[in-house]
Amino acid sequence: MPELPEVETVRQGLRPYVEGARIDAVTLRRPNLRFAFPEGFATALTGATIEQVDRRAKYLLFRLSTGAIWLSHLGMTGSYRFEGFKHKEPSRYYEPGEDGKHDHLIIALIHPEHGALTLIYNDARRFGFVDLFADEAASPYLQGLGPEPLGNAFNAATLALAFTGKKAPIKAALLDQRVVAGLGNIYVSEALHRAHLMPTALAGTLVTKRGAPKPVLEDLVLGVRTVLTEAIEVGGSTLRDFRAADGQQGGFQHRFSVYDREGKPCPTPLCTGIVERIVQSGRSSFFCPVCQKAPRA
DNA sequence: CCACTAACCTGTAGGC
DNA sequence: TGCCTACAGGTTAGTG
Repeated sequence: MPELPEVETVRQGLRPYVEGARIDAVTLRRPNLRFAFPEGFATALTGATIEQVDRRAKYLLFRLSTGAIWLSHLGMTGSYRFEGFKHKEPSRYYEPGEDGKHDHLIIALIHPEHGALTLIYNDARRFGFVDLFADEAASPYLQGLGPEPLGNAFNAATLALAFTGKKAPIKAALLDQRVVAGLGNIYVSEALHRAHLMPTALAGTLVTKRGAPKPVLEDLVLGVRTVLTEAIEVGGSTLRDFRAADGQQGGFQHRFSVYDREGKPCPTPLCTGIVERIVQSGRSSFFCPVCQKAPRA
């Protein structure tokens, strides 16, 4: 489900209720998500106060008063929600019923202003996972990640460096979290459309023989930044089940130019193209064959 | 090191 | 209605 804009939307929804809250109890309702819960995970969280919720790429980072960092990745279908706002007594925290079979992690919180409430992690496919670290440098998941696409380190020069000599299609290169961290299948298709670049163009063809960025790389950087920024502004994209922690659906799905729009007209002004769908490395790519081009090598 | 595929797991949409 | 297939927002392990 979640690419960078969705994870950022989740973070913003969590912050008011989670930051400053003390973790009163933790229940793991199964031994694993994608991976086993780390040894002592529940014990380490219990009693700690969540001081801050940050995001790096598609990871949520809960900074605890103990100094430890609780890391959470939502996979394809992971989501957080709150229950039990009305309950004052910790003993009356939410317990999943029949329809809560994918509620895997239950976290009872006491917030100084909001009182007792329950944070629930739900994940039907269980591609998500959590981990616990002493500090960011100690997390293998955060090693080797490329720059944040909305940060200064993501620019035509750093992209050129990553693309030089690369034979992979630009679609695959942008999905590679070592190149840029946070893009997924939706926003790569959308950014390439904005930059008028074919997803099949080879990454190496966007760089000159001398290793300098071709002008189209500037368009690509701008396309990535603007599509992510606009998506965050409207709360991400809700395809089937994505919700922010407060239950709100995203709105960016109404603004897709090409993603999931096979057979529909290209929205580029004056363009007469019809959106096509192809499969690259096992995943759908959507593009306009008229206004998106592949540069010559 | 690079590039590609299969695998992980469940739910849903569409065709018949 | 039911059955079957294809596909879904991500990452990792394995192969060549």
